[in-house]
Amino acid sequence: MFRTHTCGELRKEHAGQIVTLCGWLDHQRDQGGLSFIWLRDRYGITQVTFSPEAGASPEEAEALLQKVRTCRQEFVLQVKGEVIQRPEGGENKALATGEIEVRPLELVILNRSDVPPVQPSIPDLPSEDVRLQYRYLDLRRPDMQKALALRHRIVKIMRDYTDELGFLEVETPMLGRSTPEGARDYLVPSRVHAGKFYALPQSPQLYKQLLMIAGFDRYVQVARCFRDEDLRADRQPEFTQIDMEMSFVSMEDVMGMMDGLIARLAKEVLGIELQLPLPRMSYADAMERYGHDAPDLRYGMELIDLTDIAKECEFSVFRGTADAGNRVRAVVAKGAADKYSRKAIDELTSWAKENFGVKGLAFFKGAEGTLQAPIAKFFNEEFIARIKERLEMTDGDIAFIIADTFETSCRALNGLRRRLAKELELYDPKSFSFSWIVDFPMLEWDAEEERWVAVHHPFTAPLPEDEALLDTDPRACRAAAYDIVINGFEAGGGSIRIHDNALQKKIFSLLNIDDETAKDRFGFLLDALRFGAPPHGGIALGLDRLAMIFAGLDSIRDVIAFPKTARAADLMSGAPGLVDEKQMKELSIKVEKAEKTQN
RNA sequence: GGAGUCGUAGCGCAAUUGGUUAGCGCGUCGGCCUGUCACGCCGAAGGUUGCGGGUUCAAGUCCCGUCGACUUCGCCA
Repeated sequence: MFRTHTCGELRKEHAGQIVTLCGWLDHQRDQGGLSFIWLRDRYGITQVTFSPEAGASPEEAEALLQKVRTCRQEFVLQVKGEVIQRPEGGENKALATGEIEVRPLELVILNRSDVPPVQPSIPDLPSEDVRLQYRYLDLRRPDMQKALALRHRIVKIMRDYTDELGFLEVETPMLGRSTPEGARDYLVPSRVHAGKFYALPQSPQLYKQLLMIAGFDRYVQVARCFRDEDLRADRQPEFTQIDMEMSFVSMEDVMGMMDGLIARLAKEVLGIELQLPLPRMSYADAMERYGHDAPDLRYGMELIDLTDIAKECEFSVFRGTADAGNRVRAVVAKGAADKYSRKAIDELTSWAKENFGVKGLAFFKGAEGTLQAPIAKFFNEEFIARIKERLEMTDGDIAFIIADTFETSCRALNGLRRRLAKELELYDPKSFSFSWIVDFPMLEWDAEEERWVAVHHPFTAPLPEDEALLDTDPRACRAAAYDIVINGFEAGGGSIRIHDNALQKKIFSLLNIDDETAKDRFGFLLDALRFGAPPHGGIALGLDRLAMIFAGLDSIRDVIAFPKTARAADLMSGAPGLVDEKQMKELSIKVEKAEKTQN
């Protein structure tokens, strides 16, 4: 037997027992006549004390001491010894096992280690690329072990919950067919079919609908998904969704099921009791009040519309914007006027210009009972008073105003709102806010391609009461779709699907996907819809994002064991890599131009 | 595709406006230490400042290119 206990479980009740522990040497504190080591595994740390009392005799004690002195950081050790209570005053409260230590009888060096490039025993974080290059060492850090354990718990709770509700876990293929709607696909060349490609799934969307048609009624999968788009702190090229689909359900049923899961996760992982049902907000409201379809509701600072006032005022920038049918809106930071010097505002302005493409950033500071700003001279007293009242400003407040198209002002004000809230610490970073966003538009006009595109995906059903609008005013038609938003992140989303063949064809035609293309790409779905498709709908939760948010981390990489860089590379394995000429030949593939690489 | 920040010893960082031999902490190696808690003390080794070019009497520092990491806009049905 390699071990009797883990390095995290011994307490003073174990005193007197002979135990065997295995783990990594975290670090050693050599005192000369005695030496302490910390033995670490994923359960914790236990101190082993090499003193003249160790072993069965003074000679053995000396031999053990000499041996442990040859050990270095990250050696893999096996220690057999007696659990003893630490001497009075020698406890370490920071350690769960801090009341005891182990007096060794035997020490086995199970394996040696080179000097590690990063030290798991040091809390200072190595740089991102070093962490990724030596990921197995980075993963030894307790923080990473905690994060992956938390991720496991989320999945476990989800599996228990869905199992209780009668869901079946079904696996769907990784090798599928490319469906160019949406994100770019990762492609896999076929050897047997020269010149043809599989695509890795962006989501199991079509398969789960087919499972409903097949009668499986309630499906769940921990599904790996792939999207070949540029990455962010909360986006990886491969990521995991908790993917679900249900038959004979309305929106309410799906959202209610998910409410229950979220509540259980919040309770068991975060220790938070949630009020159900979770609050809901319409997409239109979210855009109007927060400028974003996944607003962070941990703080207020809602957007305030000034367009009607702008229309009447003499300031040409505001007035011109309003007259052109665009919007003048503001965010107000209460009591923050003195935190934004002229220089800070200039910096904020160029940041907004660079990031969101706004032409400018206007501001007012509340002072001496009025509003002060370089642009104040363009407004008479009456307008200043009206603006001040609308913005509910008092002395010491500062308002930032964006005059632009609705879309641009949404982007910029959302960005501004998030940045200000963070800078001004308007919320507790350990707090959580959960909400649903509903009533999404079904379609949006893609000006570049001059066609309608699905906001969600082309299999999303319209709200029943809006279906007629597809013929008269497609823009106004709302979808039976819903997103779950946590702390300003879209943590998941879903919809009721179209189960009627004729309606599905109609949507394809609205999306300017002709019969032939539809048949070629989605023919199997259209076929299946002719054979008794039940009403159905579902949802997918982004597991990585959920774990990141619950763990209070800023990057999705910190909850993924082996993540990729922003350029979708694996610094540890070197993926993606070149392949043999022979492999390429078998696949009938020729490369025109390969990327130059440093190594 | 665009923008920004960064790249200095194994790791984390410093180096004034361009100016002597590029420093500090951790780690490593050697020595000392019987109750440490990321122990402490003494000593030593360790650098082509990511790579290439340019400006200059002089470049870690300025300029151009390039590679890489991060953040972000576009993109992500």
